[in-house]
Amino acid sequence: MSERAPRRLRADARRNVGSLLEAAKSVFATSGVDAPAKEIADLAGVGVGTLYRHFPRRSDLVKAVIEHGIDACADAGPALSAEHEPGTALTMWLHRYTEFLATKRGLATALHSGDPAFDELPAYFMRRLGPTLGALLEAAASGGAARADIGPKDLLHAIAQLCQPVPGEGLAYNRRMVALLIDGLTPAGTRDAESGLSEGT
Amino acid sequence: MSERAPRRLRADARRNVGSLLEAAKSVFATSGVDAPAKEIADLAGVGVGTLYRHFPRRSDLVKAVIEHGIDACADAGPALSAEHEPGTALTMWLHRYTEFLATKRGLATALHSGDPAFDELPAYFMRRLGPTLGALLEAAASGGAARADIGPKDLLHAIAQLCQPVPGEGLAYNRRMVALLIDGLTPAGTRDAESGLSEGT
DNA sequence: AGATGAAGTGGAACGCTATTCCGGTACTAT
DNA sequence: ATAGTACCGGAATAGCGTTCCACTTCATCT
Repeated sequence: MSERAPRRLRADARRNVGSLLEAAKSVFATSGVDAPAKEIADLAGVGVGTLYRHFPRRSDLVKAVIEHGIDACADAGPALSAEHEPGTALTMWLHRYTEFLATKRGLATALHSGDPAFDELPAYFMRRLGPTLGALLEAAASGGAARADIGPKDLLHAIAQLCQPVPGEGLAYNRRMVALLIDGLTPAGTRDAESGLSEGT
Repeated sequence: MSERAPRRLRADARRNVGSLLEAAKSVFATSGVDAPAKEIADLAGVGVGTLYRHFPRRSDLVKAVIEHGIDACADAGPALSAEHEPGTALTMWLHRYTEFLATKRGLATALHSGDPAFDELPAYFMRRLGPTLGALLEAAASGGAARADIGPKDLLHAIAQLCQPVPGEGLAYNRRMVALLIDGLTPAGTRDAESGLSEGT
């Protein structure tokens, strides 16, 4: 149940884990989750042995990359609300979250593959992101910039569903659907450019 | 767009393709879509060379197995309505369809993997199954055994969504959700044992 | 600072699988 | 029956995943 005391890694090892994660994220995005292990190790500038030392099974790497993405998303919440007003912060964060889900199609597919290694991920997901979105939502709602009758869990789930790949349609389709949902979340008249259907990049 | 004239295969070749398809279906179900090619060839009683002759890429085999399953589902429609009354035929067919989707988790995952080889499948799916379910639905609705305000496409999609694996839950979960949907489809009082939540096998 | 042992590293080696290739086999048309 | 050819099987090749261990680097103790 509790966390093991993981006797902090040696400095170089920690650096390598970081490079590996970075490399894996990039390679997964380019060549898919089934990319050769060597490709990842090379990009990270380490030997394959090192990769397997830190991530014995491929699912360990995949899980780590996903968790890393989740953490980054969670951290973005407070950062955004510090620099923008509540309504804007909320919509910006939701788009950030969408980008995270939409970019990682291969990862999401792996996640749904039935491998028990990923069983705990959904819980981690909610535990980490729920409070973040909850705070954002509450701040926006109390300022009248968002409806108050929807909870963070439902919203997180709904967007995740909408980001599911639809055969025959591309990412743009998913982004449009999410944008629509977000528009529905914000009372008319409060909408700003951030929430629209226009695409950047 | 049109079918190639495939200069009908030699008799033994056709037999082999059949065995291969049968074997692949079984192996995919047991060991997943990434099962060794040799396992499939052995079970089919042919050499690997023969497998690759007929299905050069793995996606060709996967596609063939899925199409085969779709065809079987489509053919089951008329058969069921010939032997049962409309309402029963409808629910039996929907459960048959659910079983097809739920059993082929690996296949569905592959299908959503983004491989362009599968791009045409969704269309084939609808083209083949839409009319079948449409007929079933219409017959049941006109006899008062089903609501009349839902179309075959929506229903096909909805069930497909519900059959998507949910991490942390098993097949039973999906079957329950679908059963629920089917119950909702049939007016109270018309329900028969076929549509309930009880499981056979 | 220098020494010491534990932690961590890299890549060769091994086993397994995909995919190709072609001599041999068996079906079909004449 | 015979020739011609479509098709078959499985050995051979290529490449990837994973393991293993001699070597290197870091952290700690004196």
